[in-house]
Amino acid sequence: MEELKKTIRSFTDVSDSDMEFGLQFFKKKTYKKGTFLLKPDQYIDDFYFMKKGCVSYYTIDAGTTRVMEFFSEGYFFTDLYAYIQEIPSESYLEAIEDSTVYAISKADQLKVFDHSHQLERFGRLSMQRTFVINFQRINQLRNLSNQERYLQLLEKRPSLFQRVPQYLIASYLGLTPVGLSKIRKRLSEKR
Amino acid sequence: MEELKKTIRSFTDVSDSDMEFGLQFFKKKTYKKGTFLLKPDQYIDDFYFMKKGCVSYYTIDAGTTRVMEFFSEGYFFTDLYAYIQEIPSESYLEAIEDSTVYAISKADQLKVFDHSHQLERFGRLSMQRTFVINFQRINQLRNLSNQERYLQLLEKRPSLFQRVPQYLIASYLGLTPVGLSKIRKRLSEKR
DNA sequence: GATTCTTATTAAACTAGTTTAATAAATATC
DNA sequence: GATATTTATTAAACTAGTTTAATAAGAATC
Repeated sequence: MEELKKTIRSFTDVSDSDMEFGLQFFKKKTYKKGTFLLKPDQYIDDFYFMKKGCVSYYTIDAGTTRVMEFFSEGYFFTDLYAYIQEIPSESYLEAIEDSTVYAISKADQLKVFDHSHQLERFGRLSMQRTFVINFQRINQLRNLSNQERYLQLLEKRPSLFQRVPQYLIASYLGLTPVGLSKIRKRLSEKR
Repeated sequence: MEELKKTIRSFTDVSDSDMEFGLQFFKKKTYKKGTFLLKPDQYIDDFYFMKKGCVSYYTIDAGTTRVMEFFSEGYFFTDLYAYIQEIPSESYLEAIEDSTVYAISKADQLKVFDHSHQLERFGRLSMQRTFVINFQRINQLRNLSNQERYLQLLEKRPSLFQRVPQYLIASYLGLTPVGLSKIRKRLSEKR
């Protein structure tokens, strides 16, 4: 659990005893490619840390798959929207590669936050981090063209293009596969 | 400061003594219509609660105004992106009506969170609330047409349309004034 | 190695926006 | 109350995407 410990401490100082107290509640889980951590109408009780692999977070909306995020190594993740509000999920969390995660239940997480002010602060700061990422996402959606967002993804997460089929990347970018193909053609003709 | 107290307690229990400790740091400030709480390149040190009025949160990008949010009564707000990261702002916070806010400095807020675990929890939970709102925003941007987002705004915040000129609402929706006008025409012809 | 299945590209017709410019309507100012 | 200014609408030409359908390319299976 060294990666997990290190990632927590990248947010804020946590004493060894508080860290030990917190980590005891995380359970290692593995998912084969194509299996689901979560499906629509289920309640989500776990908060995850991705050790190895990749999970696609998506909805199916009138037959259309809409990928919201790909969670790969080092990501904290869950269906945060359903998790926070304690409502049934509308989404899928599907392992699109064989994946190993550490999971902590909501009740255990609350125990940890009650027990440790430092870890509650970690919770607040990791929410802040999520805020920053979502804020950038909103600005990209509002201010950039699809082509610009494609190029930015290519730059920021190049490994995704090795790991994930193009039609899922198109969905993540809010495009049809045809639309993404056109953009790629346009770009290849330019140079 | 009754509204502020009530709004904090809508998130989590806070004892009277912690609440009193926290509230002492909030200062009442007033801004005339057309004045600025923040301009680009400034650092933002305050976290605000809107008591009365309306503030527009926007950037100007190559001459184009892009409204990100309108903060009206009952909102907690700041340029959260710059505030969290302690980087110079790229945005304006402009009073588009005469406005009264309560402000707490970042140093004072940290004092409050250090002093009170309950108020730190309020901090975490209000970040969570912000997450939920931003998540919905992202999904609206990804999954709804401009027309649908216009109709949704009309339904959720009808008073904005009385208070704010249409070209700013167009900007908030990510449209040109011409585009919004077309949508309105299309809708009025339908019925 | 041929066949099947999945994924990616291309073409054609269409759509909801854009820009620019002109005009109309509403608001503020003298 | 006339004039100037700001805000909203309309028109025309354009653009970046959509959908549907056909085809091509790549990967998996027998």
